[in-house]
Amino acid sequence: MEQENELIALRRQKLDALRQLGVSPFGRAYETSGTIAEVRAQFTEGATFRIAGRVTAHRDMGKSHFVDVRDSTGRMQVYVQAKEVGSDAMAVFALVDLGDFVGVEGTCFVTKTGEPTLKVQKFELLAKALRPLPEKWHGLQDVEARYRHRYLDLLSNDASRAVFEKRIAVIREIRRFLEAQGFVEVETPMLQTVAGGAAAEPFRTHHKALGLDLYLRIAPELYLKRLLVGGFNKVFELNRNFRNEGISRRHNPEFTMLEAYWAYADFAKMANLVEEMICHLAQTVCGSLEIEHRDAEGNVTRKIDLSRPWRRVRYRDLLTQIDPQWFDYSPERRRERCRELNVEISPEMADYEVTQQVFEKLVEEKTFDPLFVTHCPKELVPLAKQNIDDDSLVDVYELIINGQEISPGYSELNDPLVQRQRLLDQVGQETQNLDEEFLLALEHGMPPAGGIGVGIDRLTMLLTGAESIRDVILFPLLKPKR
RNA sequence: GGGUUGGUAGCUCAAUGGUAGAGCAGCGCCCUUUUAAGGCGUUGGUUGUGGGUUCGAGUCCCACCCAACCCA
Repeated sequence: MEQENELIALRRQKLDALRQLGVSPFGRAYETSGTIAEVRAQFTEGATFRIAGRVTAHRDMGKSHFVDVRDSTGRMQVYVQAKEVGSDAMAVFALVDLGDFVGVEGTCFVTKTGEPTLKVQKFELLAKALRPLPEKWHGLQDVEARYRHRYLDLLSNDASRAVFEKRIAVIREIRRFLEAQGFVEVETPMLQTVAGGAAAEPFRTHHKALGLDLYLRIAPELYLKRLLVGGFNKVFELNRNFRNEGISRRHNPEFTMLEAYWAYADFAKMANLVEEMICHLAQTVCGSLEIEHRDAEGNVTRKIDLSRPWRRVRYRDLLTQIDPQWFDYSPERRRERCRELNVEISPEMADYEVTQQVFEKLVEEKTFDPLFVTHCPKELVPLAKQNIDDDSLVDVYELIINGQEISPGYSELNDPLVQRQRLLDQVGQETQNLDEEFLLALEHGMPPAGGIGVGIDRLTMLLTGAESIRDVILFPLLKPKR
């Protein structure tokens, strides 16, 4: 057991003292009149209410005490005096610390400074906190502590709590929106024998009873398409993907992804759907299509205008806007241009990767208002349908907002023979990474369909102004300390 | 993986190589309408870990751990 410091030791002594008084310091259910916000809304002088929450401040006036009680909905001041609650209860009250959970019953009155307050008749200790909470004024500032002990961050930093409430609303509204459009939510395997549907390094795991090596999924795509084969017309899945790659401001090893598939639609129709959905989210979650990002001091650092219609520009045209001759150059000349444009490339990059690098640095990272990039080169997206007029292109969009890719959308490839070849090109020699079951399903016939993916963490960053993905994930992955 | 910055009391932060400090929280006393309550007093430290330099290290050097940011 860790060496106890004085503050904790003292609280443990109070625990014993409470038991001596016959009080259970980790009480039981407590019937309230509602949340603190609800009680505040019904506040009428003389009325009696019961509330429960944490003690977050204690102003000791000698014979009378003002205590702030907080729950997730708000704060209520309560007024405790011996003459009202009696000496037995005061003995218990003397052992209450900041951070403890209490339940109080009291009548409404307004103090002379105008604060709605409950004059306490009865109070109960509901749970003792054995450790002190972060300081009331500055909250918890240490970034590492905020991630490691998120509960303390949520308790002491309103801004952090607000971000997660927005995230919860985003997820709820996505479900509401898609269900209203006739999509059904499904669940497909997270443990997969072949990790397909994206180009990423998977996590490996093992099933003991079957003696079977498995992967955590990198995408649900190949299973959702099996459902199109199986006769579902509009499906979506909103859940976790896992990629065994680096961690950065924009990457967490597990992240939340929406994928939706719509039979008989195409990428352009999916673009409309995503446009409509994100506008719906902005309206319901932020109350506006004009998103403002602010720094810690509250100054506006970025404005993003989500008003429709969103720009749709071909990949090729975005590059010729940077250099009109780009596609006329030799591969060597393009590499030279990269150096002139200050775009870093490595020698082993294929030609299309060099172009993509220019796109990422000079288009994607500089685009903040929504932009659908369409008709990308097929090497970039092996699971999409080729363009009817130019088979070097695929019928896809990549939606860029806030300087990052938020959502790809495809006209899904449903030709099993082309699909097999494209997957073979992708996996090279490692044919054990070919999902034969998926190809078998395609051979039974998959309707033409549109599909989308939406990175929920990045979308939440966009809507909350968070600079780091860790600020929109409750418990981001950190190395254990020591 | 490379670079930069950081880690000091429960929390927020100070401290030219020279006695580790403040505010909040805590503890004690005073105060019956306070609200970052106030007043008086007071406790609390293996300065991330391990080495080294030095008469003397929170501070300088080396290694390691953890984090943030940038780059790959």
